[in-house]
Amino acid sequence: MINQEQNTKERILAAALDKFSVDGYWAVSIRDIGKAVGIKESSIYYHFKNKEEILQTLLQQAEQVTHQRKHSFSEALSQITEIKRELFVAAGVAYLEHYLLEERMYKLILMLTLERHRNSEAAALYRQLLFEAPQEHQTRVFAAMMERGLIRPGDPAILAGEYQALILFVFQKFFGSAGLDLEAAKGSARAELSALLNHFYTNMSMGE
Amino acid sequence: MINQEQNTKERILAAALDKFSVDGYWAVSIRDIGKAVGIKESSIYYHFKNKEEILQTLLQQAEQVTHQRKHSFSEALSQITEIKRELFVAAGVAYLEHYLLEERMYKLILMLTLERHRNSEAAALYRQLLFEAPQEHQTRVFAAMMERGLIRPGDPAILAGEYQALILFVFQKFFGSAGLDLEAAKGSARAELSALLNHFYTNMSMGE
DNA sequence: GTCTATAAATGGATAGAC
DNA sequence: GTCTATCCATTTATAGAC
Repeated sequence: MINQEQNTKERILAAALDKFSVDGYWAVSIRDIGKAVGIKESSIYYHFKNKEEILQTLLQQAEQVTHQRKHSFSEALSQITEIKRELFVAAGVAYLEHYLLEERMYKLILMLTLERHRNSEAAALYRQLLFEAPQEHQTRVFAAMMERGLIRPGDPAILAGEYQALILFVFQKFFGSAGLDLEAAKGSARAELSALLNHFYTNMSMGE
Repeated sequence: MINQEQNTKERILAAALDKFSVDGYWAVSIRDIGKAVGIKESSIYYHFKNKEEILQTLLQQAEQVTHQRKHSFSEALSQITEIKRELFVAAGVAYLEHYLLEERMYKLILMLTLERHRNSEAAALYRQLLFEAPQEHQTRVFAAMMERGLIRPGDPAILAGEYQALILFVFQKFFGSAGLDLEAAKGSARAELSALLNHFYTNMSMGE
């Protein structure tokens, strides 16, 4: 309870993200956010200049997350010397479950999806997070694998696009619409993504 | 000008779809819609009971569109006797350009994307339109192609998922976020989808 | 830092004239 | 069918007490 006053700001942001990611910015009132936090709406104006500033803060945080993830990515798969079917499939499923479906990232993606047409900053983040950054990263990974003769030669960018397409497909299919039991959806998503990645692996592997 | 009074209702629906698909239901006021149509907001209440009824009508129309497309699909590709790379790629690009990007369908998809978390009817339509119906149709197509020995044997459902994943990927990548020149995006989308479908075709074909 | 009270604007919706 | 006028609820935001 000691620093609960200081992190009220963070609790406001968390509640706002919860609401914005489901209902969208315009459908959420300051009162709604205050109610979720447990304070009156006027108190929110002590922490934020206005409603727009809450959204802007969330977008800035999202941008920081994007940069952080970039670094953790670049190191992970740079020293691949072998590739096994089970590991390849597991890596893709982990990317879905522990990156895209990590609670904060998941809510961010939902919010960006809702705000991208009204807000150019949200649009840029959306593209960066779901398309450009993964494409760049995966292209490098597949290129490295080709150089070392681990997979069939070809255009690594196309392979990267296909890979990202499969993961986003499963993401959107099972988590894009509401009313679903999230844990049950995770099971279905895991099964479907595994099947797709297995097929993908068969096509790209050297055919042992 | 004769029946312009009668189709005011349709003009209201068109304006509402325009607005809802970009800003979302809650961000659009009856006044906004009236302004777009060129009438006062009170006149809208002559045609619709309330704002919610406008959305409901749009959702019902979307449901009808879904059913119509289903029929046009089932006949088209049932009598395949041969499959050529160029035609296969062109068919996928056409699906993107003349179905998903057909003006009304495009706006419907955007609107459903924004409303699916608040509205279970929108959620069901979204799944049906982008995932279930195409999956079912494409599975039948690939199964027929396998039976006739036109492509490699395998699980047609996985192939259908992969196929739909590629098309939705390009759709989302180039048209999911705003601020883009739609015609320029069409060019990029066509190029990227062609490359992806070419690769897909190479993997699935008998390897002549 | 949070509260009450309130101002000012906006939005959904209705009544009734034309 | 569309208009003006209006009502009422909700919302953003501020002022000032505690």
